[in-house]
Amino acid sequence: MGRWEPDARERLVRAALDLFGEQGYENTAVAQIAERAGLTKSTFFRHFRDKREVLFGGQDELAEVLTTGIAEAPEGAGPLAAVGAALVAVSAWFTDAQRAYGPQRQAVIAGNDELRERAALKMVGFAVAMTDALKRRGVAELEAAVAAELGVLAFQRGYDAWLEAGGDFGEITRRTLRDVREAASSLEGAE
Amino acid sequence: MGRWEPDARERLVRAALDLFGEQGYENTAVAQIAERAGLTKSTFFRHFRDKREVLFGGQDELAEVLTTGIAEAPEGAGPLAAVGAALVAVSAWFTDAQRAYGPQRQAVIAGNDELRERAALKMVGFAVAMTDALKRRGVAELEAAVAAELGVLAFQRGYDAWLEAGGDFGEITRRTLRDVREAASSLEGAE
DNA sequence: CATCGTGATGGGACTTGGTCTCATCACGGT
DNA sequence: ACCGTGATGAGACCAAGTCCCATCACGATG
Repeated sequence: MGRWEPDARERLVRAALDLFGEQGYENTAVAQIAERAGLTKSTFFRHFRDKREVLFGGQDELAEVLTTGIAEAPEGAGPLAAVGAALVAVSAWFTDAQRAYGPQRQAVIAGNDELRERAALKMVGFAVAMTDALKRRGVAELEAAVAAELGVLAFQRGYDAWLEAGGDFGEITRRTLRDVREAASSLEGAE
Repeated sequence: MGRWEPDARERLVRAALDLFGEQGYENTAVAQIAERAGLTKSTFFRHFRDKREVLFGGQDELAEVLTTGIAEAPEGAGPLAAVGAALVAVSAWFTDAQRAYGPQRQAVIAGNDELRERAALKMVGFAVAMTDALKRRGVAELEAAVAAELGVLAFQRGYDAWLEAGGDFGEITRRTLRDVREAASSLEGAE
């Protein structure tokens, strides 16, 4: 029973999200998540490296999409334009289904240190991925790092705005990236 | 015996650093660290929230120093100048003793995922602290976030350079912050 | 139709991080 | 000599995460 039913991974994610919402992240044991999904602890850890990762599934693929998005940006595009292209390329990943669970997910993450820590690591991962991709385009290292960091900032703000209001993720992040760029240039003047 | 000898916390840090270097972070149990320090597991967890934290001691105070450094920057100073002042204010923290253990510490952190995760969280903590401090100075939120992020970038690069070459931490980060700012402004032109 | 290989699962032993509680000891002050 | 305080020791306890092996469903093959 339960065995061989499809979408084990997805079932685990839903069970985890529900339980975290009901009792909080810390009061939920992995065995409990697995049980609600009709599986066992062993199987849980076969699908996710650790308990935290169940909330960050697919985020590693996302880094790859960012990488190829930058690599395939038009030749003449500057670093920030390439970052913008990557943010647009990633918008296919953010479906309505994603958006439905977004707020619940965000609330759980915000309420727990371990999870905020994992989120921070993911963002660093994005920044590193974009930095490397930019360097492979011939961008100097420091410029690449700065552009990537601003890109992550735009990504985060865009994601929040997208959760709030919906719409096209690419279009939204294009706006937030422009805002970030303007904020950066206003800093120069203030010196 | 062992009991009531001074500097328990420091002894734990040294024991941990040594053992991590000898056997790696993952192959070292907390009980073993405590034993080498002449203490017990209980005492270890009284001094550090978890096993990772033994490598990040005092980093929370550092965030506070950054905060006050920004708050006490000259009135007319722009956001980036305030960040620069904070980086200088923090240089008292980086003594030669700190620098002696720096490379060993960095190597251990680089070789383990959990530790890189914790390091990422600390950097986010710095960014948040500086962002908040800048907002309290009347800087708009987005400008504050961008300035803080650039400040963290400069901090990281400055720290690496300081470990490598030594010298005055404040002076070094002042240079890296200038480089970061120039890189940012060169991005504008490339659009 | 029987067999076999493969891949996903179940199950349980085991280590270790981390929490909690209570007893114990050193020190300073009275 | 007594007492209060604060840091430590000791051990029970829970859950995360690892490991190993048995088990089962499915598709391919003969």
